[in-house]
Amino acid sequence: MKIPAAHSFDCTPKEAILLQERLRRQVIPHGDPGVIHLIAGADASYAKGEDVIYAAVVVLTFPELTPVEYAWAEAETTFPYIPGLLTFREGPALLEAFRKVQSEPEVILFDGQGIAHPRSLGIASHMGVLLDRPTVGVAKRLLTGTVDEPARDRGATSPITSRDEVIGMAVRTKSRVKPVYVSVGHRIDLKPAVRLVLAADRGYRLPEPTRQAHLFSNTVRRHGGGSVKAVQTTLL
DNA sequence: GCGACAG
DNA sequence: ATCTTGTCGC
Repeated sequence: MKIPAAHSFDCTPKEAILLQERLRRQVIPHGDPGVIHLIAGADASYAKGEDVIYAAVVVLTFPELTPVEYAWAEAETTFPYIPGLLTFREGPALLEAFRKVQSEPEVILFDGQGIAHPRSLGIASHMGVLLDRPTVGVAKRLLTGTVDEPARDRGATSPITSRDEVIGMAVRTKSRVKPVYVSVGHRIDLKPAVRLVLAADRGYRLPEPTRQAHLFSNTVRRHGGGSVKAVQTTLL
């Protein structure tokens, strides 16, 4: 993937918030990716006390959801985890991983919020603007907004609202299991975003793209990059 | 001032 | 997010 040059992430929390309020204007919360052939999932992991972030991107065919590419990168960070500023901790590593992706996925799913964020710039939206591609946020917990419990069956949804506006959708990807919180990242409408998350799910709570990215980032972190070739051979 | 608070 | 074994429930 050809990644446009990004702004600096070397800043203080206060500066980060100012940057978010400036970048939020570049988010395009509408669109439809059209026919999708490749879909990607991105996630990051790290060891408890350390400041090394392991980012992973897994590209899978759609709608088969067969993994066809694994990319990863590790990057040092000094930015702490602060609710609302997640991108400043995981973003740099994720961008490095994306630069290594050879294929061209038409849409990317992130582990976290899109516009369902205090400043409408969750990690999916922020990365979407920097990558200039359609993105969707799939979070396991709510950061902001209110929502009612969706019905218990798979496919049930319930709108996430904030300030009397719908900012996302709670989606039950698996019957009787906690829902995931979907919100628009960039260049996509909520409707197709929700449709995509359900179509990319294979019986687990998390859709395959982010689920695979999560598993892969942990594999790289624990077994090291030296064993990745063997891992990829096994997975592919 | 108090509580909430993605990963 | 991560630290960790077994264990209760569908």
